[in-house]
Amino acid sequence: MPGATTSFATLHVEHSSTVDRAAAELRRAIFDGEIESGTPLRELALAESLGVSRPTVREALGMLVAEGLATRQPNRGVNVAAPEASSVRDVCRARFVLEGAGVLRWAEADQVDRDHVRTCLRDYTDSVAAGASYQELNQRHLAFHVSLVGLTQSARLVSMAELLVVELKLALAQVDRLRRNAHDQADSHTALVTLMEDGDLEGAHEFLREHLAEAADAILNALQVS
Amino acid sequence: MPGATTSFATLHVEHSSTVDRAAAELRRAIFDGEIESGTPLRELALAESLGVSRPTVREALGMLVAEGLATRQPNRGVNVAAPEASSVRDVCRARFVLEGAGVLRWAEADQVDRDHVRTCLRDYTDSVAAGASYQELNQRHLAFHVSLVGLTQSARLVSMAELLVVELKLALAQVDRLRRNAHDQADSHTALVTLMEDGDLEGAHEFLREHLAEAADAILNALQVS
DNA sequence: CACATTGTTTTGTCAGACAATCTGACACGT
DNA sequence: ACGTGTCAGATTGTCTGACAAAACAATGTG
Repeated sequence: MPGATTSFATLHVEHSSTVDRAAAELRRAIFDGEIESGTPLRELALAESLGVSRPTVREALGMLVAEGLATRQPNRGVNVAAPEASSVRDVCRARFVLEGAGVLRWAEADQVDRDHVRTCLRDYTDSVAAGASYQELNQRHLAFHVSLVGLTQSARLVSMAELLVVELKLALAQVDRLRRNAHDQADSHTALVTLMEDGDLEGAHEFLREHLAEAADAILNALQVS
Repeated sequence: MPGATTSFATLHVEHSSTVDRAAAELRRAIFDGEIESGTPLRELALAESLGVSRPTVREALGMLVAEGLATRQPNRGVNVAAPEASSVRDVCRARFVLEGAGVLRWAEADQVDRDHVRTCLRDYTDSVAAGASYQELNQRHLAFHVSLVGLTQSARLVSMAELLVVELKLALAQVDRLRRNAHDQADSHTALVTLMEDGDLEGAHEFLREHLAEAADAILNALQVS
């Protein structure tokens, strides 16, 4: 019922606490490469830099650790997580399970979720065509992959996929030379969706397996070089 | 090289901080039903009861929220999470994806992981036969399901499965009348492993789907009654 | 009865302090 | 030379106390 004064479901303000903003600032600095992986995050130093108190920094660091962006060693402090080869492989294996489950459920999925996949693909290819920034390309690229998980219609699987993607973004922040692969991947993604649209879900599933394996290898190679 | 003085890889002491102990105590109280779901967890009251300071309680509450055992509303505090019908269904859908992926990979899985599944099954059936306590049965039952995810050889998928299981334990803590189903489920689990041992992975996969659907329905019915 | 105002409770954040622990360097005894 | 004990410095873990901001309950006023 448009025009009714009762439903403002689309409106909401960000209830940003100081902790949230501090955590967001740290995330940004990490993804933008301002902080190298492995550097220690001292509470006192961060409190001074961010202009907040130490407990606030502490809580923000706890959030980063929970997200896997940093690691905490008891009594030794928090360091920016260093992407290892084993964890990259593990993330890609996990992604294949989650995204693969979505691909296989394409037919039974909700119309809204299928449309979301198409929208994400279009956003991504548009960004590629427009020659968008490195960050925006990564953002859209990974958003597409998460939208595949949305086909399972399980909110928890989607949030798990987002956690995995955060870890990947950390690894990608180290190897921005991967940007050149962006266009190839756009074609690859389009092919994946085409397979699903044609009803060849098994084929799409296998295609996804190879796509993720290639992505993992590309990241690993780039990591080794650096 | 046994006897060598260089490798003590198997040894390590628990590094328990006050926050961890406080969080563990809260978890125990929730799972034991000492705190009903929905009750508010006031920081000051908990600090007095636990004999620790408010920041410590605050951090412990943050951990519970991150695990999904409690929910935080900004400026309104933390409440013990209330299991809803939709989240139970969502958890079971997600579990099917994770555990199903493990089942389908039975053949390619590591020998160690397959043995772990067998061990967990035996532990569970033994506990059932011994008429163990309600808590222990739940523990072993869910440990078996997590061991299925271990077949994927992805540490991240396993920790995700453990997160899901925590949520289920919360729901089960509300409906201990489900205990009567324990024995049926022991048979059912044995049948599942037998299917996998015989190489009928597709059959095991389908069997798991029905098993999880039944479990979800059982929990939902019990929740509705209470 | 609708509405604005006030008071109370609880959280969010801060400041300062102390104990426990890790790190690294140095002296000591064998 | 090797291992061990000890110490200072740095950093985290935890506590105490306090205040501002927000939400809730109750009150007063038209």
